[in-house]
Amino acid sequence: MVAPDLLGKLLAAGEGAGSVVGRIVETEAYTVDDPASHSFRGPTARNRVMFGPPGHLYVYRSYGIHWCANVVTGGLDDGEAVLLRAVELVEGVGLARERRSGRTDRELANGPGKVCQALGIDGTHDGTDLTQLSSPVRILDDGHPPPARPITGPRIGITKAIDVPWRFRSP
DNA sequence: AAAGAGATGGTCT
DNA sequence: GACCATCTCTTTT
Repeated sequence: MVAPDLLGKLLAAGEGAGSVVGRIVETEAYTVDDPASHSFRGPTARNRVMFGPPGHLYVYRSYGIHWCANVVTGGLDDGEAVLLRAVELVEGVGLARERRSGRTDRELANGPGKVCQALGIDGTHDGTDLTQLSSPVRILDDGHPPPARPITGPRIGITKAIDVPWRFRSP
């Protein structure tokens, strides 16, 4: 599983009437070789999930205010994850509008902190197994293929290794 | 349209 | 004590 493969997949959170689902349209890859990655200096209490099994959710607090969510993509001890930067909502838009009141629809989940706000993802979801249908947060594959030719570009919001085009977006 | 600054708190040195 | 994988609001072109 590499970063572009997540494009087109569905990210789902919540149960029943409280569920919000979005199609992943922008991701960003992080590895242990990357000075900008939380895993660069090895496992810590915060990033331990990154070194766990793949298919789990790594959630961290950004700037003391926002939550950001990653999918662990490497094998055990690899420390690889993909930041979920943006989704297009396909279900539960009403609830997302309530959580992000005052925003236009396109501003509901077009950023990593906004994705978590719109879907209701927070620190309690750190370590969630995304492959279990019964999990509070999960990744679903509805057959929608990833883009054949994703748009790539430099990563955002970091100051290190910005020359590597490890950011991917659906056209 | 673009640029700047403040909020706010955990994590690591 | 410094540094942020951000967002929003305000100010300036």
